[in-house]
Amino acid sequence: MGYVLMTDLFAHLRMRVLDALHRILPDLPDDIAARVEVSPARDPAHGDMATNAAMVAAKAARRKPADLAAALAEALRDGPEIAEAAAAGPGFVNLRLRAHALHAVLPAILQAGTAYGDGTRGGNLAVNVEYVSANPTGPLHIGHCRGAVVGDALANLLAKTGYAVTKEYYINDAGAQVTALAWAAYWRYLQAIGTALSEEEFAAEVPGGLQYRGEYLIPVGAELAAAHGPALATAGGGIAAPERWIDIVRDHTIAAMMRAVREDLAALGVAQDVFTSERALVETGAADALIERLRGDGLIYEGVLEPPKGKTPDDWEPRPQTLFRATQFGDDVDRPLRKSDGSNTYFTNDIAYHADKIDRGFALLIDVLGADHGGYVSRLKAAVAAVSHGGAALEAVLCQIVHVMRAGQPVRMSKRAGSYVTLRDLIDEVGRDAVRFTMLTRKADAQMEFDLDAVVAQTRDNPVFYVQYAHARCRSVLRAGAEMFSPAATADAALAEVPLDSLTAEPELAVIRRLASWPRTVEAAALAREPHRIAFFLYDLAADFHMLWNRGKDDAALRFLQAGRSGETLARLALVAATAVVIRSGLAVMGVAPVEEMR
RNA sequence: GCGCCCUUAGCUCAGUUGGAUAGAGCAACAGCCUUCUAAGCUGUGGGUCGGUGGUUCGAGUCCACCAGGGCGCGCCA
Repeated sequence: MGYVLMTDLFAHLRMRVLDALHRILPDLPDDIAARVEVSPARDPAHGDMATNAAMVAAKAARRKPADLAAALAEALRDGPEIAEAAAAGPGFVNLRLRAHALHAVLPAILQAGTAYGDGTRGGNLAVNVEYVSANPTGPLHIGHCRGAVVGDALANLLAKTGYAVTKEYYINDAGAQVTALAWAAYWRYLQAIGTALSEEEFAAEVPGGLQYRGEYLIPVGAELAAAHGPALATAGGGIAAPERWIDIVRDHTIAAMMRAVREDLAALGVAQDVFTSERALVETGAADALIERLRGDGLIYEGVLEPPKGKTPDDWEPRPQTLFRATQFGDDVDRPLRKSDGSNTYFTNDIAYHADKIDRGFALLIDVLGADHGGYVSRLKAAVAAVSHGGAALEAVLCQIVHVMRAGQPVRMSKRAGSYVTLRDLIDEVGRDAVRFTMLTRKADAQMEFDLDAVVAQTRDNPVFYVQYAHARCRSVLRAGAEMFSPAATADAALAEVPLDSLTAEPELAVIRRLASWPRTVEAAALAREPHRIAFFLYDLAADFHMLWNRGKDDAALRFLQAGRSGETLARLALVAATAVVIRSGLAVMGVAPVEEMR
């Protein structure tokens, strides 16, 4: 067929605009040209697209925006894709495209499949996206869920934009918390072998108290009992001699918790490529080596910090500490690297971890964190700058808290009360796809209400349903089309070859324009690190499609399938098939499975 | 006290990185099923974009200050 396929219609027209602009202004500086955009027309009455080129170039050209716009419109008129170009408003040039240029979007989509929208903007840059990274001290809960979904979708999005992405999980398996976990597991072990102690009697013996009382450790205790019998409680062991059993119990428990974490993540459809252990960084000496490396660079000193102004902790006392010169890299204060017992702070090991990522060749590190870690970001950026000598960048994506609601009432999330919403509970209740989609219906740094009733509602105000319904309708039409013709004649590859001249109705063109803007949406979302934009795009596309569908309710001649008019029908099927492809493509970024039919 | 994030229609939220008359859904009202799925669609009303200044051709978007909300602030992770 005679369609010139292009992977991004907007990028293509931007080239046309720049060509025309350079003919008018041969000396246009590159930095001005870089600001030229071709974007969808806000109002269809303006045409298909608009460019700001005249306005951004006006100053450098010493010409009035409106005059330059008129000249640019003249230069663009009657181009191969452009039917009409007109100056408008303060200096926009509105473009109306020839029908074949818009139509060409469909075969491009049908040939590329879900690769349509893939970009090269990332330039194959090695990016590490770290997310979830929960302590292995219990099952994942809903607080981890948002980070898991946002991180996973962001990684998919960056990969689609041409970055070489590694998905990573940092296991916080060092420090006091996993020791407390080991004590808690030891209690379950004592129960499994039949202890005479009560829980409170045991808790009184635990340094720092018995912290993790959830039932999820009961199986771990049973496993330890099966593997070791009473040996961990006798033979010189027991509560008074934790050094005899603590390593065994801790290792076993962490392994069990991480197994559970991976299962929970798998249930959510998340599977990181790399899991890095904090303990391993400590035990292999990587963390100590890192400190020496920074000391060699003169970035570590022994000093005393000022107490925070206005809010001095009760137990504050000046104390010499091992400090990292974070202030040299833009942080507010230098940061301690050693606790008073001589062990590393969390930050120290985290520097070593980020140094490890840099050493593995990543130029861009993205950490998806809870918003309560917001105050931690500046020191981490300082550390990355110091360790990489400015060669690597760290970005943080902060996820705000999720309030779980049921029937308009908040669901409490307290570990102690036992009404703790685990990730698994959430998935079991509303389904993995609804969880993932819904988590992406808000900007990550905005608080979100997750209404358990709303996300399973089958109405327009539930985007999960609304988008899935649009896809199901596409598939329904295509199944009916395959009956009318044949599966081969209605396959995407065959539909990519059909003439499309009959697609002239405004609602049809609206869908095509939306499909044409998919690549730029992907790129913009990736550059902004905002995967939620994909969800909003799909919602808009679904709305365009439902509108088109309903036209057939008013006028039977406007339905997709027209007996006896195979040319028109095939053209419409191409539009439907392309819509389905882009919905699938967007859902794939979000990690959501498309449905073939609604039940 | 300091730092970061947030404030857009009655409610929940978008706003294409500074573009034209600020948009959706819900709620309210009025319409559309002999049908490729009405689980949908169409229309109407609803706004000093928290406030005040500033930057420029142009500000919801950038800057300064103020008000309100959230998070954080040495040896937790």
